[in-house]
Amino acid sequence: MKLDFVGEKGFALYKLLDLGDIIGVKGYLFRTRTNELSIHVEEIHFLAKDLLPLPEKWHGLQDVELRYRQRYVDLVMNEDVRKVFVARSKVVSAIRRFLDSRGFIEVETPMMQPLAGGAAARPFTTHHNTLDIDLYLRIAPELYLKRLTVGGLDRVYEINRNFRNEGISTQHNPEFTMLEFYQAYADYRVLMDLTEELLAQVARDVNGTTKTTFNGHEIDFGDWQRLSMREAIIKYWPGAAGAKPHMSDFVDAKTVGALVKRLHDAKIHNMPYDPAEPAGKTIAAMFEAVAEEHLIQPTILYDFPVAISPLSKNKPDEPDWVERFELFVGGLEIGNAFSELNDPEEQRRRFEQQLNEKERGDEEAHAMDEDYIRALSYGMPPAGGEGIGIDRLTMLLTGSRSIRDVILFPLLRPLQPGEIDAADSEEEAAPSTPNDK
RNA sequence: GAGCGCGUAGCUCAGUCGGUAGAGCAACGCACUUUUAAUGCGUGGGUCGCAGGUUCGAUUCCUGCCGCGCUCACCA
Repeated sequence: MKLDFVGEKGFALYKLLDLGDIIGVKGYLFRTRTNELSIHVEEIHFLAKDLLPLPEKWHGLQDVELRYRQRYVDLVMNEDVRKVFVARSKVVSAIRRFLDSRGFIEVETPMMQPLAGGAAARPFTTHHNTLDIDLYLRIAPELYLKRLTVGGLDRVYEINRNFRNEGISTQHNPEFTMLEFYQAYADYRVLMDLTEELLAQVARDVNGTTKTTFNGHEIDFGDWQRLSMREAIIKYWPGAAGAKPHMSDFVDAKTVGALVKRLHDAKIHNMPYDPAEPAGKTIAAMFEAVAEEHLIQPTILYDFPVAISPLSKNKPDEPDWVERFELFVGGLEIGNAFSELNDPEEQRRRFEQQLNEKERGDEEAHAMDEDYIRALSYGMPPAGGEGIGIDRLTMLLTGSRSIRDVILFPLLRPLQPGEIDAADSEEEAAPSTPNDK
């Protein structure tokens, strides 16, 4: 920047610039004595003014609340944050590339649904005025995507938002992004192989390697273990609770109850237990209490109890169990898949069981969906379906410990805008009602 | 929803065993025409999250509230 080249006016402008202003320059590139790439400016144009002071350059913006509330400032100041969101974009494009190359087509199904189905979660409710009906923001696209396989769209996927009216944590945001895909004439074994390939490829596309570091652990998306839920309970059974269970301990409520008693007696896990609930529910809770935290390296956890899987196909040789698996990486649950139940009669019985659970007080039990049963009655091909949480996958691939670090605008409680201003003006405008309620 | 922690200048942070606050950077002004976070000199900037209580006096102690974080609960 030299007076001789930009003229009086340009130099005067230059002197008025502040940190954060946006300018355009014309000139040529050169290297300074210290070999720093620079621009020899011959013309300078003023493009935009930064009126609010930016945080200091050296420390950047570190206040987490401000980083989430004013993400634009976070992005300006912190290059690492920009890299995370670039990586997130690569995650999504890599998934699309992978699925597109295998003949899947991307579709869009309703976000507002008259019944919130396809998962077990409390929905958000909204209202359409003209039709005068309540609608739910979807908790999953599942039942609509499977209707498409009835219609002959054999390989479909959707990457979009789900909404669940539940708690917020480092692993939960009320709106989050899910990949769901369905492949006709495949079962959960096929999906296990496909999943391993998909996630290894995504990791390579994003980071150039299948390895990533998360929460102090090196994780290799190219190296998976497969464990059944019962095997996992056995493998991680705590020594304080006595000898490891056998497969025969999982057959009915009586033997499962005995296992729970051993855990409770050992006082090392406070797992919830309701003797009236189906044994399958208890077994799933036992898995969570005993084994889930140990699943750091990529794990396919397969074969789930039918009691917690209303949409999955039974195992042919074990009717109380279904062909279903979940993905655990870094201690996070990042995916859920199963051979889809395509028998309308069995599906009706499953919904009826869910209604019983609802009667027992389970708010998240699945609702009866008559149109879905009708769709199955037209013949749904056997299919495998899977959902993968994009936010959590991105957390793993970017080493982000909080889901808020991979969502551009995570949900925070809004500040009352102008709270102070309003208080001031109220005092001036209406000072006479101190005890008014 | 529960427990714990945090909230001081635009940012990053000190500090006050209770006597209304400081630094660095940023901003502004002047000088310098150059450095790769940080040139020099000077100046301005804070109802110490909000509201009560105790006290002669509260940013500091106590209570409540608000916001955020962590853990737990909840979360197929």
